[in-house]
Amino acid sequence: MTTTHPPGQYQAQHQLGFHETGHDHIHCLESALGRAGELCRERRVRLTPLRRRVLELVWGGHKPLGAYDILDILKSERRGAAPPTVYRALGFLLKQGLVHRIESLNSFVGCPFPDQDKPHGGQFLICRSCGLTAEINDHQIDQAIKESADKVGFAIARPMIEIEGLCPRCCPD
Amino acid sequence: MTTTHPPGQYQAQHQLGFHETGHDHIHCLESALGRAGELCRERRVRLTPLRRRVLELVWGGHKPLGAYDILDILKSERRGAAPPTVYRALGFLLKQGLVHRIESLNSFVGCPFPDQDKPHGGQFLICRSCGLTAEINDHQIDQAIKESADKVGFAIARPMIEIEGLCPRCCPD
DNA sequence: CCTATAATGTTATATTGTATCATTTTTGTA
DNA sequence: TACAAAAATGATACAATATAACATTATAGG
Repeated sequence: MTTTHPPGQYQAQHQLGFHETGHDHIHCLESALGRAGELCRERRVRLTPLRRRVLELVWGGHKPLGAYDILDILKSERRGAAPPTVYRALGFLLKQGLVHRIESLNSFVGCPFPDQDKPHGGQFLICRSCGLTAEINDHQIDQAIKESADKVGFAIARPMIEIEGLCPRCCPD
Repeated sequence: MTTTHPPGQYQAQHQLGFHETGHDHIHCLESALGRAGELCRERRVRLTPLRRRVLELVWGGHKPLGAYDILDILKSERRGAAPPTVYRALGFLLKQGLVHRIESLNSFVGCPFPDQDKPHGGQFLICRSCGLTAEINDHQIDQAIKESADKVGFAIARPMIEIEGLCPRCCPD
């Protein structure tokens, strides 16, 4: 399915901010899966069918999904799916930077920027009404955090920013 | 114990950044408890012995403490302490802004700035080596986040910043 | 083909957090 | 003081999230 795509074609297809109501999610999803395949091939790691399926489920929408939500779906597809099935796949995907964990929700969401290998926990805008989540990657925020950390002699390893609020669709005007 | 203190004397005794090895923690703790008492009196809410004790435990150090760690201590002090005992006390303290929840650690830490009623999840520098945690309150960071959110039409309700890294004592030079 | 390694299956259990209802304590008021 | 309403706590059960440990299967490389 993805074997005929030339490498690189999946890059830079993300968009910043929130996705619009009618955005082409099928393309969005295939693009993410395709890029994930490329990256794993480059890195000589194995995006197995199970891992790929979990990634696909996480990318089912732009809303964080709980491990047990994923498990419920897997259980209906393969016999013997259990918590470790999901957590191991998620562990792999997290390590490869293909998904992020939203700490404040105990949930997981696909990463639209899997290429950069910066050790960041990510910057997320999370709608408390509809759950829609946007990953931003704001250098100004990074910079402000860096300066603040420097002031007290703190060495940043993993900045994690999760902003709860209302997305444009849920917050009229 | 705190009844003879004139109001206001507990204000502005926090320090920014990380506490030094030999900082006067007894004073630090008493100051926090005293200010908590004042605030609760002003707000006409009840800092009961149980709640006060939980606050004291959370303030036992500048490291986030898990609910079940608190519970273990309570169980050795009062008969019949159970999870709800701790979670209800923590719920009260969180609501009053006297403690914060560190989402990435499922743990709780005392808030050094309980006066400001901004709806913020807090900005934390968390040492991955020793666990020491500093709450910062950087306006530059707030500002950068605000600007970034505005760009995509997102209305911030509760910004949450948890930066994992190494504190000055664990990160030589 | 064979072996070492990686991935997955399977079962059990640990950790974190809530729901629910009974009881006690406190507050406001007559 | 006495009493009713509200708040707080006690007590039991359970839900939700995550990991440990060991067996089995699949894959890569020689």
